[in-house]
Amino acid sequence: MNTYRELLKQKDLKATYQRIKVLEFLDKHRIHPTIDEIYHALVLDNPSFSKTTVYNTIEILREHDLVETFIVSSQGLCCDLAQDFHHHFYCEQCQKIYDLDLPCPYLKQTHIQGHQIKSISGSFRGICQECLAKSN
Amino acid sequence: MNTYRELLKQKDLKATYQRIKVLEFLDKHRIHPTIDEIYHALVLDNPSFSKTTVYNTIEILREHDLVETFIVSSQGLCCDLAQDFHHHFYCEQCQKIYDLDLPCPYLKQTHIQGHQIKSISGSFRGICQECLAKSN
DNA sequence: TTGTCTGCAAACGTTTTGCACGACC
DNA sequence: GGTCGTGCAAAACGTTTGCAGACAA
Repeated sequence: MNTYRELLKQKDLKATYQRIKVLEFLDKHRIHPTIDEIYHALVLDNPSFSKTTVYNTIEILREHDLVETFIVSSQGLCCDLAQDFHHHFYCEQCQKIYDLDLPCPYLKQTHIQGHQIKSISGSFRGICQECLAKSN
Repeated sequence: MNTYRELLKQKDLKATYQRIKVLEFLDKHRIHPTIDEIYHALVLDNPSFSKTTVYNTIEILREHDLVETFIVSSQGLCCDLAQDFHHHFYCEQCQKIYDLDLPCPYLKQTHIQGHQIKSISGSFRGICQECLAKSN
């Protein structure tokens, strides 16, 4: 709890109950949740929690590099605590998203073919190990 | 025009005026347009062209591997004629999308960390060469 | 002719907006 | 106490659906 409070203060953000709860949820459930999933989890503890606040909070945390977001076509916007670069793998069967620690040859490059690079994203789709095992 | 008709016949798809026009637009304007951009371009020639048809057409062309789609967070769904694997670069300033021909170390791998890979996508964001030049 | 595709209108789900109240510092 | 964040309701937006008529084969 104090960690999340400090994380927010380091970024000069007010440490509101809602922001702390969103950070805590992302930290304790590394499942790349959608806005909706975050909302439904947090509204259980606090019935007045609003989805608008989740949108606002994710946006401000993203602007301050505490959170990263990406879009998965069938899921919509997915949220993740900011961490070292990694690839994503999306299972078309169980729809879970896995982090993949793979080297990326372009991470250190500031420019590619004349363009200035600010961020990189790499993702894979397919059937995950667990689902492959089940279908045998 | 005949090329697009043949392309469709090869996939056992009816060669309708609308499908030919969508294919032609994607072929002649390699700009990774959104559904909306395709619609607004084609409705000029044929005022009864409908956005629903663009959605339907892109979906059926995608299912038959004639078209690929990907999502850019600020643009939504972008469409492209299917072609060899390449990366995408999105310019945050002019919002254009560039194709990048870069090697990908994972293209030939059928499995990664136990997961079966069906498709790969890699994309970059930043400021394009053209915009960099303008701001100097 | 037959089955499929198109185009319209309405429905749907997600995200954004405007604003009054409430909470953090 | 002043400022910023929250939560509600409504609006906006992109996408999907259902269906009657049109078109390709």
